[in-house]
Amino acid sequence: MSTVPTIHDVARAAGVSIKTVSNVLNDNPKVGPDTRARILRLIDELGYRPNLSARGLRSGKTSMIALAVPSLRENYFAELADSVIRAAARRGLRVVIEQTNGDRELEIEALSGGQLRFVDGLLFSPAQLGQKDVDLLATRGPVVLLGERIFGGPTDHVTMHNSSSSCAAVEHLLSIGRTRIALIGAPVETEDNASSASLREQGYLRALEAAGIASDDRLIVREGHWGRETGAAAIRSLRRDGIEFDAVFALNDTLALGALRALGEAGLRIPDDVAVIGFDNIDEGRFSLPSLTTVDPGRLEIAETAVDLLVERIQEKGDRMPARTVKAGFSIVARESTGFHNADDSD
Amino acid sequence: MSTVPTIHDVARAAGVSIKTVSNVLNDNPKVGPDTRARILRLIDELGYRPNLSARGLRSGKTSMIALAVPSLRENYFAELADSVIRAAARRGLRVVIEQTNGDRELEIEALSGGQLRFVDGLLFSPAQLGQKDVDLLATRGPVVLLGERIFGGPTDHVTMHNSSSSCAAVEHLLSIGRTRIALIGAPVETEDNASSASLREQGYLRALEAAGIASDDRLIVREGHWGRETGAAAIRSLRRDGIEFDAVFALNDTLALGALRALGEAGLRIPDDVAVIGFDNIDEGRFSLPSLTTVDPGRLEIAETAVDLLVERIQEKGDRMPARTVKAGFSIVARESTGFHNADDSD
DNA sequence: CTATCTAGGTACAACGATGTACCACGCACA
DNA sequence: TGTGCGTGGTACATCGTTGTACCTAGATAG
Repeated sequence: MSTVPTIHDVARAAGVSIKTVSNVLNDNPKVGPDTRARILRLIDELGYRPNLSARGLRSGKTSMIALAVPSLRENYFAELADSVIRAAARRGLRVVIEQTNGDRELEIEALSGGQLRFVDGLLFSPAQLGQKDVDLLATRGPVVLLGERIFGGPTDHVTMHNSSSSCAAVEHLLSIGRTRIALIGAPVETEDNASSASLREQGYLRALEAAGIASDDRLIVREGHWGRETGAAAIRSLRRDGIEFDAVFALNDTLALGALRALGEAGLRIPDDVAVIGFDNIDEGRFSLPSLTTVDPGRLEIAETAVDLLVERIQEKGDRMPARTVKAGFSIVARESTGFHNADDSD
Repeated sequence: MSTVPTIHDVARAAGVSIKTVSNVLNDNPKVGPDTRARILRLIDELGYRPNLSARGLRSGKTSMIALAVPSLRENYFAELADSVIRAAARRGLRVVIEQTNGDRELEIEALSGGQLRFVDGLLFSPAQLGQKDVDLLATRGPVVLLGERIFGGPTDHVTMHNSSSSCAAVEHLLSIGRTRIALIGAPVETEDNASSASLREQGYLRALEAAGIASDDRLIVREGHWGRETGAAAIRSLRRDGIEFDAVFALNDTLALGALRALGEAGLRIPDDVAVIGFDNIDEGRFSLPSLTTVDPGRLEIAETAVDLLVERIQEKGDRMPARTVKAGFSIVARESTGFHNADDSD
């Protein structure tokens, strides 16, 4: 349990100044090859590692970024966090996770609070803040916004093709002959019309219209929380009301999995009686019974892009380039819940 | 985008020395009430926040801990991370997540590498390191070990009642009249006999023995990876070999969910034909079809305890107390897969 | 009236790294 | 032989805090 070696210890051992050691650490060319080799060897022998607090203090950079998401218990966010951590690790960054728990105050705190004081940047995925809170994004540090709740803000923004991928999802159902397509998880009246829910609903309506099918409000179940319970409840409510349907488009996979459960309980066969498609492509859908057809919104690409944009902002000198918006590519992953089997499902 | 205020700015505005401001920040009593109030007001007005790098450099503490787990894509670890982040937040700590991806080198790196240089402590849940790597735990910084792969190490250790809770799981199956109980996810021959898998198998065997039922090796499926695929494959293999069974004890929930899927595919009714119990109590099991009976190993308690122990170690002065081991309490959560309904399932 | 104490401060060093400025040396060249 | 320049370094200030030591004015005690 001896004391931790500092750059001074290395310098003393090597008989050079601390600055020379620092130059070695930072690949500064002003060091002769033999001096460099000797110092590297000593660093290794002594087990020296630079103190990141000191480095952070001096350089103003901590090599850490924060990721603020509602909760890791939501699979989508756990998987997003996984992707972000990997993407960050490849760039030498570590990730602090901040859970906002769907709490507006915590989201505001994540933006304005301590976080940005000790990380180099923030990836922020709001669940409560909406379009009218756009000004809160004008923070002191670099922020990249994720998701669909706020558009046109002052920060870079990585989002997905909510509307067109939803349209494609519905087209997928139409292509297998379904016409009475229930929509579950649709936005409630009060919601922003640029929310994920609204955009996805617009895609749904567009696909129906393009196919010449009149939309039926009774098929649209509007509910707030995108959880499994909601998905199950939506199916039960449709059946209780005697609404006929031969397919379900759930606005996320968790809803879809809840729907699968309720459909199964009701003795309906999937996809024979009801086909189901979800949205997000979470791992769980690969192994549900039946496996879940879904929209892959490009989570990997979202994570990579978001970290890239953030890194650019962190490195940015004086002249700020304008805010950018990137939409990840999407695809439909066809599985059993719409009658497909053994889709090649490598990640 | 003006420059970030420092303690000097606050001091200047208040007409006091920086130390006085520092004293206010640290609740040092040597400040008069009116001076304190004035400084607090100015801190608020200027939007001053202490620079954590500087504080970390000076105090040697960063108020951050690391959590090293295999992957957030495994639900158990995502939920554990959620609990740890909450527990840490309550104690004013932030959590950096390190994914080791089941990679031995990354696990070693997490222990010996940079992490412990810039966090105050590490919660470490190994998936590759085993009993013979116990010496690697003797790191420079505070570490709390999670899980069952290593015992008797130099660090505090939070674990679960693997063996007795498994025994209870099997007793649960026995209590509903099952006697041909398949065990899936059992350890392979080469494994440590203190791994989770081995301990849980021991519980299984003990319960059978206590009930006077001879164990049958053919009912024990030994497989390495605890994934859904493995669970499904185990069921298929049992059926292919014509082994009769009326219950399944899966050594984790993910295996159990895979098993549910394969049982469903095979047209077997759950729990009528086969009852299933898992282990971990992940969220997903509440909403599977049927919902999954499982062992709750006390994840919340594990997270709270682990953070508590770590905090104690971080605060510890010279005299180190000996390593402690804490086992969390467990319970059986009975759900549909063993014939129970609507268990009270609040978290 | 002087000595002592306490509350409420102040000044300065230190934490461990990096940036700036500068220096010594050897070599090439006019 | 003096000048210029590149190479490989050094010394010192600095980042924003907190700890240590010290100071001062007023109250209190003798």
